[in-house]
Amino acid sequence: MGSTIIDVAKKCGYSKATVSRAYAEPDRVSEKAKLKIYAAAKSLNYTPNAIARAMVRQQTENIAFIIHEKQSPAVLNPFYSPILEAIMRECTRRGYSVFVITNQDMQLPNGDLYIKKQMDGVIFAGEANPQAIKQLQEQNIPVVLLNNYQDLPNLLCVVADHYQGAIYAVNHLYDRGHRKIGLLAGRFSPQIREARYNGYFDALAQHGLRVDSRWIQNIDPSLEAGEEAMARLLALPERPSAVFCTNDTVAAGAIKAVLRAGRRLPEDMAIVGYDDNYISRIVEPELTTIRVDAAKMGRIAAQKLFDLIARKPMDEHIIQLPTQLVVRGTT
Amino acid sequence: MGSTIIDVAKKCGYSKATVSRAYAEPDRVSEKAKLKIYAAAKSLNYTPNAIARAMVRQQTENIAFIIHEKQSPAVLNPFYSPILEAIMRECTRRGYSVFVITNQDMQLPNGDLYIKKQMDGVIFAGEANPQAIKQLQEQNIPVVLLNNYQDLPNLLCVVADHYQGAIYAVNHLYDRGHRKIGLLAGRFSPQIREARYNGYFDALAQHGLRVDSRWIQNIDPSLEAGEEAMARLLALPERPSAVFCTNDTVAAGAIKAVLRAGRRLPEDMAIVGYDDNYISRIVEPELTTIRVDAAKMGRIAAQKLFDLIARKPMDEHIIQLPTQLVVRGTT
DNA sequence: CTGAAAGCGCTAACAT
DNA sequence: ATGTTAGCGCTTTCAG
Repeated sequence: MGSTIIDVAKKCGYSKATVSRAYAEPDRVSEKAKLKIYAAAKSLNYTPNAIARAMVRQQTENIAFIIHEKQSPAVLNPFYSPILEAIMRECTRRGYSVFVITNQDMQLPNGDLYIKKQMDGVIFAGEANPQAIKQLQEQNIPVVLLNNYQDLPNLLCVVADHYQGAIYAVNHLYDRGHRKIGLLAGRFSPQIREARYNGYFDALAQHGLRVDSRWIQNIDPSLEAGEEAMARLLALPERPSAVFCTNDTVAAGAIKAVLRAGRRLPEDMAIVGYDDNYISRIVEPELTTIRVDAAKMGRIAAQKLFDLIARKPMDEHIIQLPTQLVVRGTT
Repeated sequence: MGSTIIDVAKKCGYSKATVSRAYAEPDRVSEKAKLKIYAAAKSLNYTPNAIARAMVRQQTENIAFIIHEKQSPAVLNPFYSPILEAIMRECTRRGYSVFVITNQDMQLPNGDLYIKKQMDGVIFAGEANPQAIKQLQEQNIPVVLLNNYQDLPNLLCVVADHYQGAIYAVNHLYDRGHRKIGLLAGRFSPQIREARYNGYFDALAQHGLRVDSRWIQNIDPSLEAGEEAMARLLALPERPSAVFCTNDTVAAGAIKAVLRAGRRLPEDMAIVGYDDNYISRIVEPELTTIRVDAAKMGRIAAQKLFDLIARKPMDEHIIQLPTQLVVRGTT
């Protein structure tokens, strides 16, 4: 197959060690040697073998981005795309590569979890099996949990302030004069759902608004579910004048239902989404939504993971990013 | 750090070899031995080291999905998401994992391309540097090109019939009575752009329709560019009654422009998109578009790559998938 | 069914 | 600046 470091060494007259250094620590090798080595390598079509290197260095320069199956069918949905992108950028900068894995891609015939590939660190996106986290950590593989929180020792969580985000949403609707505010709540992980729920309830309470359970729908966080749910709301004898959707996809579905019912946005129905991913710009009118700085979440998760990989002490267990109201056309 | 196969062997009284077999070829080990081995492994928190395994087997069980930078900012844009997903599914099934890499993540200090990580095969998505392909192939690493075509020896390309797709689009518009048909052409790779261009021109010619260069806009394949281009078209003294957009994102932008101009879809302006990714369902009215079976493209690319990895002979150099018209609300 | 031993290709002391 | 050497953890003949 490919040639090895020995072939190159023979060809150029230097030793294995020097050839190795020419790639790993170019500064420690004379210009003359490097020239000869690179030339020999080129003629032999040699390329350092990352596996062998990882073997001896006990370090792969790979990390894994593990995303939960439930996010399917869009493994990389609009929310996680920019996150992955930011993570990849951080990794590339450090010479790392990233595995994208589905949480179930880690099984062993005997039923155990299997850390199938060797990686220096792991980022779990959204849902994460505590078992898996524990196993990883027992192997001394640092773990960062992104957009989710679990109170586990040695686990760093990077989240957004979804409670506050929900409050912003409701407050904004209130400021616009709405007093009947519904909720289209996607079935996310408990923490996220709860935070947004609580924000919604607390904000209503704060304004002395009543909670009408018929205006609250727990649905799949999908376009179709959002559309159906809004259709149901529209059919109610007494319907809300505004709805807070717990993600942009659901909001897009809701918009469709409103438009299809021949009603106007925001006059007949105001809508606030959540995430501010690119769906919010696709819809017309554009979506008022709560921005979560996904790129920043990804970047921080990656940076913190690298700190952990470098065995820096963990100074905090949870990093919470602020959210922000973005007003556009649906309110 | 983690314990090794030797630790397990010592603990359970069997040899390294048997422990190894208990994981790699369970059938060749007695039940009794397996029980003891797994128990010992569990107590020692042992997990096979994939790197060491890859080293001796000369096989990593990894493939790389390489996507061109230009696709940024959305590394995983709506078109490639389902493709990656399908690829991951095929890989998981075979115990493979996938690296997601950006085409520039493969450099060496000396400027050469560097096959940074060891992988058994590579799928290039969209644009691909022929240099890189050649280097990979010289290392005996099979390559599949997805959604692009290059006439290189030993290169398998999986593409969709974009020429025909463009023809479907124009024909459909013609059937709907349109005689003034514009084109919003995204700047994709030459092959793809050309195919869709040619389809558009040939279809027009076939119907004896005239080509008005002012109705043809070459733009970035982005939402904003689509919107601006449509706005320009709308401002023309003599404007087209329908427009073919070479992807759904551009079409979504075009829709926004039409709606914002207070015009109706499809009465005042008909629009056909391209790809049929999930954007086409988000917009309202939903987008008439040309479906490319992205999941199938991904699946086939992966399957063929595995054939190549298994050193099966390559029976064809190009696999072309059909496209299909999907009629929805914008025409 | 199990064991002994020889590497896979590279890096990292330790020398020179 | 360069060379020597001892493994990294595992699989795989080859024996038994």
